[in-house]
Amino acid sequence: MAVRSYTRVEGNEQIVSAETGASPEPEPEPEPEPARTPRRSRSAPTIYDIAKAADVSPSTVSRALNKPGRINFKTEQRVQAAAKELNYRHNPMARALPTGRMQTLGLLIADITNPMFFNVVRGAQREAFQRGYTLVLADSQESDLREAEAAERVAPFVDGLILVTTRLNDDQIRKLAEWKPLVVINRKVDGVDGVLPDITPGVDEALVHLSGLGHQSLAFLSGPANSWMSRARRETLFRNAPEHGMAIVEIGPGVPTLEGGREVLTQVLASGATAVLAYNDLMAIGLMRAAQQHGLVVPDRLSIIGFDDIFGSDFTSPPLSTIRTPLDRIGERAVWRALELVEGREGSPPPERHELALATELVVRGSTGLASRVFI
Amino acid sequence: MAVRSYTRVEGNEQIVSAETGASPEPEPEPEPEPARTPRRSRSAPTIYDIAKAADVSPSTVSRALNKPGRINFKTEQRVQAAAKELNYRHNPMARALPTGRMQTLGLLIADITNPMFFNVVRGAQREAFQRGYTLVLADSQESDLREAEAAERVAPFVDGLILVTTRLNDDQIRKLAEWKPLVVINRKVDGVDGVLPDITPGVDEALVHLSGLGHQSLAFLSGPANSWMSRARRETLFRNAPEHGMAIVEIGPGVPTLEGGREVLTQVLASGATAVLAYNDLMAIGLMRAAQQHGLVVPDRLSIIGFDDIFGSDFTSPPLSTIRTPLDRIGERAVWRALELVEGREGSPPPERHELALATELVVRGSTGLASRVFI
DNA sequence: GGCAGTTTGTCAATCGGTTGCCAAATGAAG
DNA sequence: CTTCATTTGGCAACCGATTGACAAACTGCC
Repeated sequence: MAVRSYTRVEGNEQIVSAETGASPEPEPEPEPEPARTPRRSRSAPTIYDIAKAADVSPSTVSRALNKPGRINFKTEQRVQAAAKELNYRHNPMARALPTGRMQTLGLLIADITNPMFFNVVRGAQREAFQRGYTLVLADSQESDLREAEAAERVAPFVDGLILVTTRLNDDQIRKLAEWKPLVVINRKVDGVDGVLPDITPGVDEALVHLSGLGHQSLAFLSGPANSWMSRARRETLFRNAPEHGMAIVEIGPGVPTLEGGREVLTQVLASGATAVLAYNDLMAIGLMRAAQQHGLVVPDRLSIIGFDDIFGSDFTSPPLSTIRTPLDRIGERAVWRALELVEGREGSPPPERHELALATELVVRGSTGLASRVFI
Repeated sequence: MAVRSYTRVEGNEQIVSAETGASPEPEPEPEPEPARTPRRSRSAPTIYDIAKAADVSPSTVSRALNKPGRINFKTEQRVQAAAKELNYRHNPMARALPTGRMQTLGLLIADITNPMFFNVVRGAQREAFQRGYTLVLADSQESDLREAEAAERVAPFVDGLILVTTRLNDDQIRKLAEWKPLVVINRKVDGVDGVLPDITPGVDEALVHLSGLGHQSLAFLSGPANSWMSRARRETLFRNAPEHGMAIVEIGPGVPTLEGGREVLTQVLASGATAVLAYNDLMAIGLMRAAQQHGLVVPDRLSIIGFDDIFGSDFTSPPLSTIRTPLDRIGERAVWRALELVEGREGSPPPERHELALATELVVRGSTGLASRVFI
């Protein structure tokens, strides 16, 4: 086999490719190598380095590395050995330029410090990593403006986007979706893929549980007015409560924080309800603590149920009963779907889909008990 | 001004540049534009598109956009107008190829679901975004192997790395550090930049607080044996306890989780200590709950202090007294330092530095009280 | 008006891979 | 020993930006 030598066009050098059948040509063996600084010594090896080492052309290296079977098995082996030898890893930017694919996914979150998101992130991260993708994270600090900016900033880096409990409006979301493959979590937007929990089972279990304890009137603490999830939870509750013989009132909308729960204590008491279902765990905990500060015993005087089963919801005293949302599985499925979209982009567009298979379930702890008859 | 037309080399076309002073050349005005598919219609505009729109060359566009002052003001304006018009945003991959800089920072975390990290991430994210950088997040799920893999995967994407409570050993860390600018959080490694809290103030306040309540013997629940932070906390405590007239014993090493705290209850009781300082809040909470399950009243029988002031540490009953670590400021400073390294890479290497200015403080809540004399 | 000095903007090479197209090499069949 | 089909691997044109070198245009001054 004729020896070819490939050299990067660097300085005065040129790509030299010895004519295969031509006269052997003396080839100035020693090649004085004019004491030029050994550039790229620290820099990562490229396919050109491998090409030189394995005595093939750069394109062959490229194919050996990611088109298994395209080239001769022996050559492939040789190239891969050289790559390993040089400790080669491919340069994502260089690869992304011609292909347009970065092997990354962007995750936009309303508020990193809200524990609701931890498990979503964890699930997403696990699935993404396993599929060879890397997550890029951005939180929008509860602001739609900042979320829009974050989306702008992150989108060019990533092959797809996942919006967790986004503050954007439907139109903004659709606009993003036609730019990049996009999946929304905890929200339903026409024309856009979504992953959301099926809240019915959990809500039904909660209703059964409460009516079994003798409760007949329930208050729902709603979350932010513009929260799709809050509306969904309220509607399911209102639809299903009657068949369990449960009267129900809505209190809110309120801020979905500890403070938001604390604030509505008076209204809850005034409503005469013996049980409360809060939009999320934070509100439930806030309400519970406010009640206790007023000397009311939970659950004797008031039963409280939260939503999500966030970290810390079992730290309280009594520990909080709550409807658990399978957040990590939601994150996982969202990544799954996003990659389906990303990898199927050039083929026929996969149909829009909304996952609803992720059932919620009631976790009974200490904040629910027999309905009090003392009062009203 | 002579009209120039720049066209991407696409299909049969070539870059055409009309000789400025040459004969006007009829220039086939209508340019039939052979019904070719309007390629790159959906694709993002490039500087070539802007160049065409503003009637300049691509390189002029590049300079107009990020070398203010390099070219004529009027031209600069025209180019920027065109860029805005076309809704241009630069392609990070294309830019990264020649410059090697991605405007991203990688954050490696031992466990996303550990609330200790939330605030670090939040602080880091805020600072990075403000400086025009994007965060890439990876968690290593508590495994040094996975962390090494995550580092490998993330490093090519980013300009710098931040390791939060890493599980890697010093040599691995140093190896990473000579590859990319690197900052470690909550650990001191020779030759590598670090950001860590100054634990002395918080520990001293805790000692003052406890001895003020009459405590004379304290137990320290240590964390993982290989945790630098656990050692640091223990040493500070052991060094400073005597001057407050406090006897001190170490219990552990233990797992830094709720379960880890629960497990050592027997040992704590056996030690005869009236107060406990735990490696972190999770252990403190675990211990407190175990104690309560055994019918022991906190703080009457046992005073407990945690470390970090994580989310949820005030949910417990009684709420946990704890030494607060300024986690968000730590994240912020880490990014700050990482960018200092990144942006100063080509200049003189900035000296290694360890930030220690971030003081901890004691947060007194309900889990500490007068020392019990009932026992021992 | 002529000439040196400064602006301004263009050319072309480059970053590190990917891939369509083609030619050489190989193998099989006649 | 041809001839034809099939591998195999190289060439070169991209992807979208950046930047050193340089030429044209413009300035000011005598």
